[in-house]
Amino acid sequence: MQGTEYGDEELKKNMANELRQRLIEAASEHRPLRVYCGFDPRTSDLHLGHTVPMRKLRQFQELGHEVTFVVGSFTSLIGDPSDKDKLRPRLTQEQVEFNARTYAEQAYKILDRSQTRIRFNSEWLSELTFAEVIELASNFTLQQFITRENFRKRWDNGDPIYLHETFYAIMQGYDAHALKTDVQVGGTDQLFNIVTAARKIMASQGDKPNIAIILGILPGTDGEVKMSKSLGNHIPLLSTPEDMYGKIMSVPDKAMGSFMRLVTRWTPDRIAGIEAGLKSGALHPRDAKMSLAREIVSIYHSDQGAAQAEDAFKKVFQQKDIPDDMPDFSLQPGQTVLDVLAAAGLVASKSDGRRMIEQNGVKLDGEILEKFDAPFPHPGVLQVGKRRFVRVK
RNA sequence: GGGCAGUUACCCAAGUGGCCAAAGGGGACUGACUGUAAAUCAGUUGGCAAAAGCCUUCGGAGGUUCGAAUCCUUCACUGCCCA
Repeated sequence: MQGTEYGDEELKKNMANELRQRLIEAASEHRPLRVYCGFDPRTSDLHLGHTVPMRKLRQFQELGHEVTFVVGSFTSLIGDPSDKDKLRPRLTQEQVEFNARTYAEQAYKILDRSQTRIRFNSEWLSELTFAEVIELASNFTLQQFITRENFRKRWDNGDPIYLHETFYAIMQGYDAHALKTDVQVGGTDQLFNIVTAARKIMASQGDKPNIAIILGILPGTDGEVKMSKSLGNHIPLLSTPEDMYGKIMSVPDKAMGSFMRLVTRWTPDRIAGIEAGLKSGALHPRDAKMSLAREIVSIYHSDQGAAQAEDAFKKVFQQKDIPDDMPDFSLQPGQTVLDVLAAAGLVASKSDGRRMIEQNGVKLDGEILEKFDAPFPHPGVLQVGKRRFVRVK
């Protein structure tokens, strides 16, 4: 149960016991456990945070259990209200399917393709009648929702809570019922949906309630809050080995524990060893983080890619050398330094470029450029900040 | 349906006629230092411009005023209280 976080010892103990029980039952029935996790196909750009439940699913696969990857297509068609300020447009059926496909494609970096079943929850949710929905809803009280932390907070803040938001828990519960699952995996933000809603709905439908595997939430590169694309603190799965390696190196030391536990293949013993080493001073935090970065990049690229990323990192940041690969830019006659910065996409705007120059952040072949309106001196390697490079020809 | 409060930049949030491109915090970026893109410290953070300055932005649309994020009208959305 590495990386799990129930926030309550009793609950954790109960879930562990139930899981043990269920394994015995399933074995006697000669069937694997049915394990599932739902994913929101709103975005198709997966990041490390998404992989946390996937890794857990993978473990179940390796133990021979049956894993279902549920695409929350129905949810997306309705429009998730949690970011209500954005008024997200509803996705079309085609978009959902496209996203789901690219999503699954990335998910197969972790999951075993041949052992993964993909289901869309609109299959069963769109079939429900209003009467059935009311019946399902009658299992819950308003108080249960209002005491739930995220609703509680919004309630206390005077933020809006839309009625249909309460239905997400019910829908998720119905997914578990429709699939007759034994185990449901999710992050701590899903605690209520899984432990309260899904189990209750399953029981009301005469199913055996599924067992919750609740995983910790992976923080972003800021080390503080949940990794999310909209917060800009995410590490995309499709980023290059070098970029991924560097982003992991920028994670604050204090968040290393979460990363080790949630997104590596390391055993609890190994992690305990590293943490002990850090504590005693025997292990340098930088070295620990480098092996962490190398491990994670290996998972999503290859051992070789990770080694190369590490070399590039050492070269650029430790020896302050330049990377081997960088984009090219063809110098046009008459361009000033500022023109080149903007045209090569090294800065967001010309104002931004001026700022970079004022802050001594722009170098050509290692020489600081001080005049933004001067003609571009000569071809060479143009660098902005520590990590943006372009070869000007 | 009625009364009251609110909508500010990437996010949170101050600002109630000119000193407001708009405090503060977070995030992001740059620099110094380092152990690394950690920590710490300093700076930057709408666009155009060499600069003076100009332009766009404080929910939308109008209006008052020499001058509006600030006042008025109206529309939209949200919360609270009452029904």
